[in-house]
Amino acid sequence: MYRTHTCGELRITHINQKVTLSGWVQRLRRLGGMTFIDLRDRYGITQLVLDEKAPNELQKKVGELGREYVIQVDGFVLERQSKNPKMDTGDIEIDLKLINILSSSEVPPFTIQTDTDGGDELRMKYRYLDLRRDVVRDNLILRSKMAIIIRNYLDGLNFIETETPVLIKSTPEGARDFVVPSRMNPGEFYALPQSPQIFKQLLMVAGFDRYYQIVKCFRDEDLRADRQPEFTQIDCEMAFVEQNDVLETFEKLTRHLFKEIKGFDPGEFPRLTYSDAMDIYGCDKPDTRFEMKFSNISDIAKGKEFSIFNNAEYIVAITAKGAAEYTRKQLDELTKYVQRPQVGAKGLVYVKYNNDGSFKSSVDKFYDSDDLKKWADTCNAQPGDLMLILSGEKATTQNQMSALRLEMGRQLNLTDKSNFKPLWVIDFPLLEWDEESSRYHAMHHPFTSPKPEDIQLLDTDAGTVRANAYDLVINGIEIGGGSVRIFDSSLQAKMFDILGFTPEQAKAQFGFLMNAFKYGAPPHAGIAFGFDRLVSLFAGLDSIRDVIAFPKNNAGRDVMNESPADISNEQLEELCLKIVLPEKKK
RNA sequence: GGUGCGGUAGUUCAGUUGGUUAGAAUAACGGCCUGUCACGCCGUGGGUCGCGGGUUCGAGUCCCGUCCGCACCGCCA
Repeated sequence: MYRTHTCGELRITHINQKVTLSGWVQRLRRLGGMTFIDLRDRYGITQLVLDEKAPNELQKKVGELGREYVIQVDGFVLERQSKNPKMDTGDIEIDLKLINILSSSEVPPFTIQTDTDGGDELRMKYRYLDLRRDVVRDNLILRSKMAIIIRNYLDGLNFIETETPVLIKSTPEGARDFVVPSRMNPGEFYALPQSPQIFKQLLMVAGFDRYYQIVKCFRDEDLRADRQPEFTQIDCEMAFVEQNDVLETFEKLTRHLFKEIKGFDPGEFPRLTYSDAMDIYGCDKPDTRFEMKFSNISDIAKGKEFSIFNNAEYIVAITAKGAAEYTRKQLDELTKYVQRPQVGAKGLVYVKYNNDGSFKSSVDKFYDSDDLKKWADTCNAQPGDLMLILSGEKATTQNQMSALRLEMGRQLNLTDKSNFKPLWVIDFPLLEWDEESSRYHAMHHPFTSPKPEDIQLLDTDAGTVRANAYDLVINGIEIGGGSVRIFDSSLQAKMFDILGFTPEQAKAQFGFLMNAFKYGAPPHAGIAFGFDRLVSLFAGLDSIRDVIAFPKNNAGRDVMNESPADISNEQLEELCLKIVLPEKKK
């Protein structure tokens, strides 16, 4: 028997018991006559002790040990002479009687501690060592717990977890597909699903009524801290429901998770239309932990000699509470921030509303204090506040101001990670005009239902049609999104037409779904949560990599196993594939 | 495809205006130490300054190219 107890469970009540423990050597403290060993497993750390009266053979064995050796020990539980209140097992130690080295270890490339000395790159290359660290392990334990809570909750609501295929058909809409060549069908390819969208809709046609799946999805697009090429969704669909049923069901699930994991109820989630979100925050996934709402000052800021404002389509201000103390240097830094290519503003106008009621601005040449007081009133600015103003083309400026707002939120410490502000963003536009291909794209996906009152606009003014589509946003992170689906084959055909599909193309791509709708499709709607993002949010992390056991790096590579990699000529031949690299890559 | 930051000892980093033999901490190794728990003290070893080229009497430092990592923009229905 390798162990009678784990390294995390022995307490003062176990005194004088003979126990066997197994684990990794966390640390050795040799004090000359006596040696302390911290023995670690996933449950905790237990101190082993050996004094100079121990037999020579045992002393010799302990002398051989190094960090990360795997050992099995026998001994008696003793009450410590000097207890350590910082450790769960700090009242006891094991008086070593027998030690068995199960596995030796080379010196690890970084320390296996909460605060490791290893950098990200090294940790990823030796991910199996990184996963030994309590912080990383705890993230994955949290992930496992959340998955179980979600399964139990949805199971309790009669949802059926159904697996859908991973080898499917490539579709032209949306993200790039990962493709898989078919050996048995030379020259043909499967695609990996970007989401099980069509299959879950077919399950509704099949009468499953309530479906969910915690499922891997794949998108061949560039990575970010919150984007991996393979990621996990909590994918859900319900029949005979309206938008509000879906929102209520999954708001309850989310609140249940908060209660179970975080121990509090965030309350009812506000609902904000896409249009309002853009006007107030310039962003469809606003961080509502802090206000700093947009004020449109286009009307009151024009008409003076300042041509930049006069020529601007849109002039927008935010008010940073208590930031009138910002120094010239800080304001220059902010200007530099908005001028970075990633943000792309030409310049930044500031107005300090000083504590004595006076104003100091970068446009004092053009505006007197009466003008600036009007701005301050429109912006609800008080003495002591700082107004920051951007102008230009509307959509671009909203985007830039949204970036500046988030930066100010960070600078003023308004983005506390233990504060959670969820909201629903609803009434997204159905379509999005794409300049490049000069046609409409589906903003969500082609199966999304227009709002019934907007359907008449499809023929006349399709760009203004709103969809029954919704996102769950928490702290500025898009946690989930979904929509009410089209279940009428003629409306679906019309959508494909608007999206630029010929009837033949639509039939070739989605014929089986259109066919299915001919045999009695129920009204249905659904939602999908980004599980990795939800876990990293709950864990207070910025990157979803930290909640994925074996993540990919920035370039989509697994630096541990060095994938992707070449395949053999035999494999290529069998698949009837030939590699032709572009000139640059050779 | 683009922008920014970074790459120096096993690891995390410092390295001034271009100037003698590239440092610190930590880890490793050896010695001393009976109550440590980030043990302590003494000592030892450890470097292709990512790689290639250039400028210079002289390059870790300046220039060009390139590779790698991270963050972001584009992209992500």
